[in-house]
Amino acid sequence: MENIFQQQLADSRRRLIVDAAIAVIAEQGFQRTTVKQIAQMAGVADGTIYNYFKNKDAILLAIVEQFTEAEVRELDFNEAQKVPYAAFVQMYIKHRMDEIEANFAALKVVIAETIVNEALRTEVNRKIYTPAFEIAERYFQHLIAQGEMQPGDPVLRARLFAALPIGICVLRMLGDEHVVENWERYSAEIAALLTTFGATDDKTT
Amino acid sequence: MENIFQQQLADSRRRLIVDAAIAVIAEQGFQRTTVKQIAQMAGVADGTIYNYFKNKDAILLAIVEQFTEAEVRELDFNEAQKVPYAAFVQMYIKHRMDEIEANFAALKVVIAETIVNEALRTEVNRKIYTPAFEIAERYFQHLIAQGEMQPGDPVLRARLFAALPIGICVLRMLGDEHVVENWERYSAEIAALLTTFGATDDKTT
Amino acid sequence: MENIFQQQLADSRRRLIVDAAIAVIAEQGFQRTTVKQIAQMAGVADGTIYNYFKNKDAILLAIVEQFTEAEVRELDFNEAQKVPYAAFVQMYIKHRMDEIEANFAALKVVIAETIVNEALRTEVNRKIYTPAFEIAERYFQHLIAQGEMQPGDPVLRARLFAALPIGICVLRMLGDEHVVENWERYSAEIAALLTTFGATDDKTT
Amino acid sequence: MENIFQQQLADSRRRLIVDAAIAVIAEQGFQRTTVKQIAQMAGVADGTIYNYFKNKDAILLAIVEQFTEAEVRELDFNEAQKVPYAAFVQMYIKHRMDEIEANFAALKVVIAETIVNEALRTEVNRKIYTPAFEIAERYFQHLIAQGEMQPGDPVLRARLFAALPIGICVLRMLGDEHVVENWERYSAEIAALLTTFGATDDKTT
DNA sequence: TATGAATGAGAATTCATTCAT
DNA sequence: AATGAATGAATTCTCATTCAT
Repeated sequence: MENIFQQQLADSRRRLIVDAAIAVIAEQGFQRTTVKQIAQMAGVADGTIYNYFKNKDAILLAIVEQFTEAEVRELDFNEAQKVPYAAFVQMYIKHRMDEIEANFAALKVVIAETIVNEALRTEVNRKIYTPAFEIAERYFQHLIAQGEMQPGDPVLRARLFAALPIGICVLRMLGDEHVVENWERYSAEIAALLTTFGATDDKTT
Repeated sequence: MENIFQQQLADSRRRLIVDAAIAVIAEQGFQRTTVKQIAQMAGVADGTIYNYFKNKDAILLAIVEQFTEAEVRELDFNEAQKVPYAAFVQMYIKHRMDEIEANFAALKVVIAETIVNEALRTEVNRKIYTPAFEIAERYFQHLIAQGEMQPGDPVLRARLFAALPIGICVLRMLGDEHVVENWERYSAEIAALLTTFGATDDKTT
Repeated sequence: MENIFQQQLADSRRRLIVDAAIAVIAEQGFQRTTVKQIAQMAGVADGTIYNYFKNKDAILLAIVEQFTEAEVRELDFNEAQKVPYAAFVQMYIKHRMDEIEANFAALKVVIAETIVNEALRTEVNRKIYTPAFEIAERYFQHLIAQGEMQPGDPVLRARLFAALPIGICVLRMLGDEHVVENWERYSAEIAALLTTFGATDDKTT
Repeated sequence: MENIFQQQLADSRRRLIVDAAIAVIAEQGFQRTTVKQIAQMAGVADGTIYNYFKNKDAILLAIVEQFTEAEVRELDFNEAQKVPYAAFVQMYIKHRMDEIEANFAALKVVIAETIVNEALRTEVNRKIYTPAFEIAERYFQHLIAQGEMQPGDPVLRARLFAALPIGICVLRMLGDEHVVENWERYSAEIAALLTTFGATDDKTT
């Protein structure tokens, strides 16, 4: 009984530290952030961090982990196959852009670090990147087979599809004020563009 | 006479260090890279670095500076106004994607650091980002006025236009092998997509 | 309760480091002394120094600070006004010379550095030098008004008064063995000289 | 013939560097002063310094050397024995205070460094300090023998005699504005005080 | 478990000195 | 002889990690 309670307490404490870490690291990057800063933001002592994480790198991995869970929860292209392409894209993009906004700090941390951290890149590729694209590729293959999408390389198309929201995301990370202030509009425009993207022009008929 | 020679020597040495820095930093990020590593890669002593740069941060600024020059050289939308939209986009994207590939390491450094370095972000925004988008916005405005592009917000459209190549770039930075291995195809696909992007359907008529 | 204990521990540790610093710096000067040397003398690790002082300069300031406290404790010319001039000078000089001997290393550090360190000079002037002389000037003024001292500029006289013990001090700092070995005698001689210094010759009456 | 000319050129260059060094070092101390700063002040290249001095320490020694020459030139107590004590002291102190003012920067350098530099202290003691005091002691002994000075330890008396001008000097080095601005008055007061100092009261007779 | 002082390895930077020109 | 770029040893300072309380 007490074990469970203790476990929950520990989990919430761990979560507290990870969230604090995301907040600080998003501002200044992982390397520039000290364990002391994370501890202060989390309201615990420096040493306490090490009761929950083996070392500083483990915090970064935990951020990715936490991010991955949220990410994976979203990846339900199976559901997609029951809905028409256009409708699904609309819904999906809206959903993802909302998610991105909600977890923007974490995404910032993950992207910035993944670019320059070989070990993390491997990890992220294995856990998020590759599986996500595999699902997308299969979905596009399905669409092409169904004649809902023009013939073409689904691998390449999945990347081009992802590139647009990712690009806008990065512009936001780079500090583009127009993107920050008009996130909803960008979300809608991206959805619109990706709806027509590769779609067969059955609509005109 | 000798002064000029000396100046050239110093310039080339400086360039040597910056290029060495780009190579190392692209691999592991700015903070993780030590001045010693840069010096070794450049084949000079640690102290020599400080004959050319005030401190480590100044090396990062020099990388941005060098990158900016290449960048700005490319931004000639004035030329563009003499050519039809489709042709210009084809040509321009091809050119830019080639440039990106050629300076990929530098771009990696600049993007990764800009995301997490407030000071650098301000610098990059002032020197590259804002001017580049202003030119693009004016060009799109011109296109819309000419009826070559569908009416719409040129500010937003410029960002969406840029997002696609940036997104592909970032996918490459994240280690996507398909993007790495098929850069040419992506370049072509992006050009094709952006050609239709926002274009008025005069062609059908 | 524990806080107080911790505070005392921290204070004594800080004091330990300052005393170690005085010992080493008095031997070789501030600039020539490395933080590593101070740490070794204090029996702590290099990094520990920085838990108590922001940087190396802060150690120097702390030395001055500690010295100032001792200094200021001594400056009680108010007491003086109740005692005849001769008696007070005798007592005061004796006292000061003892103090100087006890804190000779610290005095050495403060004087040597103050001469060549503009920032420290300002600090020392503000905290020790000016207030000390103001008190002395007022005391001399009082003596002159009382007819216990010959008329004259109290500002100038205060400096001449101070110059003698300071001069002997400096001779000792310069390594004069006779001064080192006969400190007590010098103390007595100075007291004798300063007793007659400026005194009205009421004694002959 | 040419050798002599070259020698003179070299000497004047050397002198130039020493004077430049005095100027910079007096401001910030020996350790804080870089060879580059001295070179700049002297208007020569860094490397040139090493054509005239073995290393940085040699510059300090040269400063002391140059100072010693001036010092020794002044020390002619032999002359003194022909003049009455009072007249000699008047003249001598006036002369020395003028000299001190003229070479104040050099004196500052020598004193500040001698306090904290063991090696230099030995050197200065051997070359300036000890010989100077020996002469003074002998002179005082002579005065006592002649009945011009009260009986007493000439060694101790020589130090007390020197302490007053040295003390005022140090006050000036510590930044005392009153001493700086009233140097002449201090010079006169010191002369007056030292005239009576230890003098036998034959005058009253 | 939580704490935070202590640690010391490692990083940035300085600068006396050398040496090719 | 003069120059000043190159060097790398030495120094200051930071910070991840440990551990006694």
